[in-house]
Amino acid sequence: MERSFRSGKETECPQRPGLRSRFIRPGRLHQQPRECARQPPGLPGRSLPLRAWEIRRPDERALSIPEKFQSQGACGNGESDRKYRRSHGLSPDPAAHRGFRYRGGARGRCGAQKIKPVNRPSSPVRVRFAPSPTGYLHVGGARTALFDWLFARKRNGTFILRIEDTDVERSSEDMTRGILEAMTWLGLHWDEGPYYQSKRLDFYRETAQRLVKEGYAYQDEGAIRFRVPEGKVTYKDAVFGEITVESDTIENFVLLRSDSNPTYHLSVVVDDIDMRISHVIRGADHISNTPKQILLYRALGASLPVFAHLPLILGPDKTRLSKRHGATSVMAYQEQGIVPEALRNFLALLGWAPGTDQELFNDEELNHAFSLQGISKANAVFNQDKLAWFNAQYLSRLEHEKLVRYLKPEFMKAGLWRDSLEKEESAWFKSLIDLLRPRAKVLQDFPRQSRLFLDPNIEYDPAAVEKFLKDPKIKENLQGLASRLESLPEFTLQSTEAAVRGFADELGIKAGALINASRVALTGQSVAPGIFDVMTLMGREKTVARLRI
RNA sequence: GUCCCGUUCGUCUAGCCCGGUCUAGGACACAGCCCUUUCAAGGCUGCAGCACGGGUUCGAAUCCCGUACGGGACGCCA
Repeated sequence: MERSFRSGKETECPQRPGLRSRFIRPGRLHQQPRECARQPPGLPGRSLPLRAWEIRRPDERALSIPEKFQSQGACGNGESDRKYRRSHGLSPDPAAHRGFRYRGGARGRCGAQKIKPVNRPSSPVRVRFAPSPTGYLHVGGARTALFDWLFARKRNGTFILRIEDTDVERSSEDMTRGILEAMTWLGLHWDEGPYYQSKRLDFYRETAQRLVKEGYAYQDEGAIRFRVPEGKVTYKDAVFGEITVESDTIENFVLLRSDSNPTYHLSVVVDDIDMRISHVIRGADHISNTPKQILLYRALGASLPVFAHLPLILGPDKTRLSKRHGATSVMAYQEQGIVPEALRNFLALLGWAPGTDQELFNDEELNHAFSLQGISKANAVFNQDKLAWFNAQYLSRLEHEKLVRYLKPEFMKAGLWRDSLEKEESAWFKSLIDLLRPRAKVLQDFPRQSRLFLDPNIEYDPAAVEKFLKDPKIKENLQGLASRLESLPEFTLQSTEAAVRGFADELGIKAGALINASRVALTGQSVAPGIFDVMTLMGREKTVARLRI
């Protein structure tokens, strides 16, 4: 096919008999019957089982995980997600059920015409995030988890969390806890799991033995290796298009270590089959692992899931994001005062774009806009500045109740919290927060800038005092202003402004001079929110007192 | 080294599959202006990019080939 194109010979389109043209390129042949391009290779029956073998034990029902393999804690909260969907009236995306659509393949080449249209309802969407608890959840992992989660939501599927802790040496429970905590903080709720591979060890061992018995693997000094067959492995990545690897570049890899623990390749494939994973969405660092795993799927007689690899997140120096680049842990961002909504929005746009100019997405909008087609192939650099911008955007538009929930611990840390702030003083507190919103970059900015309202003592910035309060005459004027404000019938934004401007007029000085001096007297700083906002929020009594310094 | 993949403003990206509508659009950052009592926020304007070389074509950011550069994988890590 490709040959004939290159040589410019006439070709007949197999999909449209009679249509002959040298301009038909392989990639275009299947254009008309769209279904064939959308048909994933992984549907039941599409694979080439070398030997049929059900991995499941006879007494197990589909999808069920033996109780002893399940986690103790009831960490999954599928119920809340179901509720979420119901309450948001989310119906299955109509497109979701027409089957999966591939992006254009590797330039000009496309093997999809070999796939015949199959009229079969698509299998349920089940995706998993499978971190290894050898470290905290970093932003790269979080982005992967987010895309998995988004895809599951979008297609009304199930999001599964699986802990890949087969490396006993390097895995730790603390790390697992940290990962769960980070995902919860980010709002990435899983419907199933967490499943622990360390509790399914026998399962993998059994499978490895099976493969040996059937000739797909062999013993090698206590370990079990997979026997890589000759030929080549080709698969269609939902993001990268067709990827082909010659088998002789793949060595006979280990399935079971000599300590009888499974390696990643074995456990991941066994579990993905067992858990009926329909779409494997993971980092692009797994692209070269995929052919090995496909070989395993074949040996186990299982059909393939759709593979979708995500471009990597790089540091500013364009190398893979690591500790060298500073904060990479999700929880480090929480500590920095980043709200989860902002991180999520930012992460969603790293390696994915909606195709429109929209940048700010609420949950529902993101859900609606997300699709595998918008994922780019090129690695992305993590841009702190843009994250900061997203955070500022969210700080200025988050619902008040939610913001207060994030803020309370910060006010406590700063020693500025008092319960009346969410009781008697709640209305006042809300105006304070609203005043600070457009100025806040991180959560900590709120207590920081609230101090002058909440703490009876204020600190004066010497430079500001020097600049605006040095003149004895200005102090005198502030005294006069204090008396003026004291006798105001009401103390509002309008009345204070009128009083200040009127007084400045009478004194024959610029209002600005009076305002600048007042700012320092009231706040101790030369930088603060609008002075009339400050006065009204501070209240008449305190304002008058501070003006009479 | 071998294999796989990628390459549009400094950064995130739209456009690429289906070549003309692209004097390449948006956002962050940066600069200037406006608003203004300071600082923000907001509004407006500006700066800046199709890696390179061939080819195909009347026409290429878009299709093809090559080069360079970058990334990933080559573990009894995941």
